[in-house]
Amino acid sequence: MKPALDAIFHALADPTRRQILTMLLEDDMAVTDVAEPFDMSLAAISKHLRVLVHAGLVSQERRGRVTWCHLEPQALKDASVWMQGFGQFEPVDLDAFEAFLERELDQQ
Amino acid sequence: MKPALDAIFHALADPTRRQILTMLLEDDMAVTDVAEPFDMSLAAISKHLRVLVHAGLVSQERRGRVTWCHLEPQALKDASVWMQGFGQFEPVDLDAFEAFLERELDQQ
DNA sequence: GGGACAGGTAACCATTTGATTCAAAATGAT
DNA sequence: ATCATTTTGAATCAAATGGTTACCTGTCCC
Repeated sequence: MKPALDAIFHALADPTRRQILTMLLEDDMAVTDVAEPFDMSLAAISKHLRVLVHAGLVSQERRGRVTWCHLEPQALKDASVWMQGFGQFEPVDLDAFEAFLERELDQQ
Repeated sequence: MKPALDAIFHALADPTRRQILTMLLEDDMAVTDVAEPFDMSLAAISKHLRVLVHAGLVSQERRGRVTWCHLEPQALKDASVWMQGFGQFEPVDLDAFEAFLERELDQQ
């Protein structure tokens, strides 16, 4: 079943979860590696990941002991379409996006 | 101060608040009129509006007894930029947006 | 088999959310 | 001046969030 906008926006409303998504933008990661940069227990990160999986933003695949986390950007499309209906924004401003990521990471 | 992504996404994570935004897309509205279609107390809607104002998505202007609510779509831009960085989605798909609004309104 | 590593689950706690009802404040109308 | 309208605020309550620690289950390696 397709995740609802509720779940997607709720998942995005937390800075820890947004940072996880940003990290997964580069490459797939094991849960332990996702948790490493955070000053937070592994169990807490595991819960955050469950929220992201529930929203369809991340998929997980277990290989051996390791659970690999994979970004699913397609889940953002519904939300993106919904938001863009409210304004005529420029398509994709990559410079602005990079500036955002830097600002977000600086806040850590 | 510019509202944070936290506040914006949190505001969008509730179907009542999203419906309010959709209503304001057509025209400015008084608080009482915003509350009318909902099976919920006026005080509850007032709180939802406060969340939207806090996120910068809605502005309010008091004229006489009536507080008018006005959509501020520009506040979605930051969030939109953030999201679009995760995928190369088509710029603005108005057909998809209308289909969304209909689906959302059908759920009421 | 025994031990280390990866990850999830359970129980718990503090805080926040989302709703309620009732009272209060400000404005407009008569 | 009184009374109705519009909106917010306060007190209250149940449920959800976000974190913790402790335990449990697999899996890999020796």
